[in-house]
Amino acid sequence: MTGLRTGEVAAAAGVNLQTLRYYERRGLLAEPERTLGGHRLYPAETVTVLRVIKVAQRLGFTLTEVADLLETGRHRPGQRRDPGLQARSSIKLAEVETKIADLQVIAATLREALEVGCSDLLACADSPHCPLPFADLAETRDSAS
Amino acid sequence: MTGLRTGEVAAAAGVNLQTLRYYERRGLLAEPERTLGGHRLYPAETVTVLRVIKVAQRLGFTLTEVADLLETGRHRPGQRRDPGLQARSSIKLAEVETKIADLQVIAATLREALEVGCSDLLACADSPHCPLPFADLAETRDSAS
DNA sequence: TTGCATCCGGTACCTGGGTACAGGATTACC
DNA sequence: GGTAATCCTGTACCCAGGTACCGGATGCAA
Repeated sequence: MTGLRTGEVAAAAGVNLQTLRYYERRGLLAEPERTLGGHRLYPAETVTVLRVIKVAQRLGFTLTEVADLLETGRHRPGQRRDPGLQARSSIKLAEVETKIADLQVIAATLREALEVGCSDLLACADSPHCPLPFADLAETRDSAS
Repeated sequence: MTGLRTGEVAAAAGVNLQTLRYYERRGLLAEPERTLGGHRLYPAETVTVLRVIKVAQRLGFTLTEVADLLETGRHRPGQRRDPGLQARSSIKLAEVETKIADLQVIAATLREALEVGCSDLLACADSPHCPLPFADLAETRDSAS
């Protein structure tokens, strides 16, 4: 009556129930009340919180960042403009844009390799016609996740 | 004399030497000859192979896929057109393109959130002005790595 | 009150791509 | 032939984001 059980929350949010406990450990979900016997009883908002987490993940935030964001939101509720979410979002946006640019280079390279008809990596490595950037390896920033 | 030592290969390819052994375990590098004492002696091409691996990784192939690709190349050397690399490359290209599209949606969403000035995830979840796609969660394909 | 569904905590395992460390053995150079 | 540098194997650990399994305890309904 006083709340939702783990299974209900998990089903409502489309999440495994182990994940609930995992998020609790990670500090993304507050520790809920318990029945006398120790079973968790979640308030209905928990489902919303889970949705929020999933959205934030889709936007590229890690769970640690999401935990931070939620924590900040909880401590300074709303009005005083807190640069937390905005600042992090614009950093995230820059990261995403970088990743897009990297992937576009990769896509272009793959397209070229297909056009030229590369069919053997090792053979290509010795061929001057091969578009694969074997030379560019001296300095590789990591990318292309 | 008859080959390169692990340290030399690692340095030449810009790779940790544990990585060489790791790649050997994963089947990306053939087992090299050994000295009488058991030290590995690599042929010079190994450095090329390592470069190839790194390029392929940059293009989005997993190590398992790279191992496959190298294996295929070794077994059917060149001329008979083997669809292996081409087929996999076009699959990869499609994947990369999907990922770019996803990231573009994400970037657009972040931009919108910044414009509107979302500053609190939990508050936004209840606001109708919020551009964050809390509703779209029923069916989320995984994406956004 | 019995029986089954659900939940509990703890721990181990998974994927992917490595890296680190321990304790010996070997090589290279002088 | 001594000594330092390198190399050997095996094992454990790292990151993130979970998932799976276990044995035991609770919750709820008939």
